[in-house]
Amino acid sequence: MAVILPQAVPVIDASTLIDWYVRAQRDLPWRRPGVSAWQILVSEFMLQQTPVARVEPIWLAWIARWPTPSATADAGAADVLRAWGKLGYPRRAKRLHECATVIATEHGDVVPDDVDTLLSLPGIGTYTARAVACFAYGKRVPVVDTNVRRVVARAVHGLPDAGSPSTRDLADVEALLPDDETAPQFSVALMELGATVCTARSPRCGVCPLEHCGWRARGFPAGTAPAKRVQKYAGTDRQVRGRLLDVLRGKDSPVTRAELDVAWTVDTAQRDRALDSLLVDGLVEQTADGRFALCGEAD
DNA sequence: CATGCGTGGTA
DNA sequence: TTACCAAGCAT
Repeated sequence: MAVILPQAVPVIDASTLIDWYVRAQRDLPWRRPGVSAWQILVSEFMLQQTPVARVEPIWLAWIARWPTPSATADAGAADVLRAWGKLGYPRRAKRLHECATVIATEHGDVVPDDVDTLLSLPGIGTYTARAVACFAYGKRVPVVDTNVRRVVARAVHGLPDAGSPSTRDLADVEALLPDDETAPQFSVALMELGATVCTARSPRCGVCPLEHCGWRARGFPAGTAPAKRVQKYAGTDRQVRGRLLDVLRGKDSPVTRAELDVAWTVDTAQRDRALDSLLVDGLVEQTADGRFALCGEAD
């Protein structure tokens, strides 16, 4: 029995949430004053599917070394992949490098401030485009990540967890967004609430600042959703790719096929497939004499 | 729209 | 220990 009511009053009160955020926010380096739009963009790339604690040290070193898009673009792709280290999903590093190049060459070294232009850049999708427009430029646009979707699912819809991402998510958050210049702080607060209180595993409802929560009002019904299959890692092509790339990150000159082969001996067909996919992705390249290196090693 | 893509911390 | 999870994107 879905209850359809016009939402004259947002379920989540903006000033209540913002007051909580001012008090409870984590001191994250990319939120500090003086951080540029590019540096915020870099943090968003790194935070795509990677926990804050692992991003922090890499981000600090990264922006000290390459503070602007052009500085990043001028770096070699191989060094960028090395600096990315073991953050995971190294295609993000390649796309960040490409993104820096486009911004440096086509946008005068200035990060675009509108969602549509941001969306056209490599590695930037619906979340990151909005996060940059909002957090770097103060634009009043809904910012919807997995944390926000979970908080909205619970507080607004009374569900235990978010469903599949849909275009509906944007409208939900748009309806909650304050009309004034506090919108960006509302968005970062909503994300922070999902990241630190309204968490996926064991939400800390005892310290939640929200006055109304649909999920709580309904007595915290359990999820009936047949949870999405959890991703395997051990023994997958992803693990093999990681091993191969780890070998190459540790070398500053091309390595022989034999040196790569020892990184994965369990299944040689799988190893060959992984190496081929790295070549296809442009993360690894083959030299004229048949050896292998991180892409752009010679540049 | 489902799937592939890294890595390491925590329960 | 296994299983789950962490500010998504591209195809």
